Amino acid sequence: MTESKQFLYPDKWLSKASSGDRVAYELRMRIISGMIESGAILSENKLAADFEVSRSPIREALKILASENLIRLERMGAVVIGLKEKEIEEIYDVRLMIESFVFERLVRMDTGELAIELSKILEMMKVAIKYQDADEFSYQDVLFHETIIRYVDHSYILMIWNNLKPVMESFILLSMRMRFAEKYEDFTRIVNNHELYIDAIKTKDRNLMIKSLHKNFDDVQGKVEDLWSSQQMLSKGAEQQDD
Amino acid sequence: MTESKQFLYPDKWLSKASSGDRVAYELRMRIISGMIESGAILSENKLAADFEVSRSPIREALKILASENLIRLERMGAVVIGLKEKEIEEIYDVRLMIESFVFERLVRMDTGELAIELSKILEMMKVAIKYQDADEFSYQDVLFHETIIRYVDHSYILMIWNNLKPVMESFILLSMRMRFAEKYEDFTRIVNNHELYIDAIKTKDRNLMIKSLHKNFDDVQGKVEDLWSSQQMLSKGAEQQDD
DNA sequence: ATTATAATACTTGTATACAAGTATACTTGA
DNA sequence: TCAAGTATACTTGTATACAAGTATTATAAT
Repeated sequence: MTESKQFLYPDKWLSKASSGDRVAYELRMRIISGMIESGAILSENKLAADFEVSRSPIREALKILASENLIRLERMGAVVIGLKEKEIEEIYDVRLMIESFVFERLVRMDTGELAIELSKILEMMKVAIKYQDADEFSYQDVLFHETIIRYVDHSYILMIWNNLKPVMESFILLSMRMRFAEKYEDFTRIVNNHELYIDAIKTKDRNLMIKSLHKNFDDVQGKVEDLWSSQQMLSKGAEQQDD
Repeated sequence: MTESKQFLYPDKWLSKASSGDRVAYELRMRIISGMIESGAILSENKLAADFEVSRSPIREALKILASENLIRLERMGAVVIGLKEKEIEEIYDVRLMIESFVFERLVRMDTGELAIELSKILEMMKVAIKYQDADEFSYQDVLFHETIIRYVDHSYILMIWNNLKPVMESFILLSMRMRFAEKYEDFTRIVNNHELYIDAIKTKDRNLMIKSLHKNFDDVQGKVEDLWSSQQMLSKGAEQQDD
């Protein structure tokens, strides 16, 4: 309990973030990791005391999390919804939906520059694997998909992505940290899959893209299980197991 | 100029809205209508003075509008993006995308109750037409599509809808007001099209649904033109035309 | 013991105050 | 007339204060 003030979200990613954003990032991680269990009720005043800030940034953070479907703002207190299996499947539904949409645009564009950019990011990912830097790997993984989405220059698709991204990012972060510790061999598969994606974009092969997306999704099934064990680790640490 | 304090958004829809929400609704209408031109810079202090509230609800409103892509929060001031042709097409891309997704779910569900509910809403729309109530018609029109989306119970699809809805609603409101005044005959076509949509859901006919969606989109092309004339009416009222 | 009423301790939403930083405008120097 | 530096008036982000409303708890009466 002496270490309970540690933050789950990487400090260095918050260099120029406002106090409200920091709280949102950290709360998001705690909710998705299961450290704050779904059903819990968050009070603005208590959070303000915990994070040692005023209610203004807390309110800001809660509004953000509500728009991401992680909490529900009610008359009295914010109810934690959290990420259960259903929600994770739904997020991947949406990812599949928007990335398919994006691909349809890509096949009508010159994707040369994009392929180069993606190759660069993939190299970064490989380096992150080599040095077992889970956070950096996650960052590049998210960036990979964001780069594809940004390339088609569609402000409302980007809007959806912006809403989804923080949850995705937190989820991937937690999942990757777990896998670096326990399932190191997974990463060759992930890299291969991203290479497949780049090939699909280069050759504008719709079927290959779909295949790659589905592989990515299958990969996620694993992520989900990892996250559950992560959640159990975090929340059941000091509890009884005999219910 | 004596009437400049009039609000564009229907009062009665704001019965239990907070001050911040009211400002967001009203600002949204002013931006979409073109009353506030794109490129304009909004200052929190000025807005607070204009709306006669403090900065707290203004900040809240600006955050909402930024998440809807109507403004861009920058270092100094919020820059109005607005709805130009590109944005409207993009919104309809997304609508097409999510309604297609929803339909794929619907074909695997019992849609009996939904069809009844939609028929009810359609009757309401007819009454609204009969009494030339543009606002009520718009409300039911938006409700029609929201009802379909809610029926599949997908929280992240609903999240996208929730982000899109206010902009859609404002856009439809403005467009319908214009058309009630000038293109009354349009409404039989709109009603027919919604009947087509209900049929598609009843018979689970994918092609019919697509057809109806596209008709709806064609309808919107008209709406766009209407909106432009509306914007010109509002913004060029006291200006010179010779630039 | 149970119900009704009253007091208290919460809750949210809004207003206001203040600090730190940035652009604008003005003054001063050449 | 133009450049450089300073002063002023803005900006945002955060803290704090306050009002109105709601749940909870305690007290009192039957």
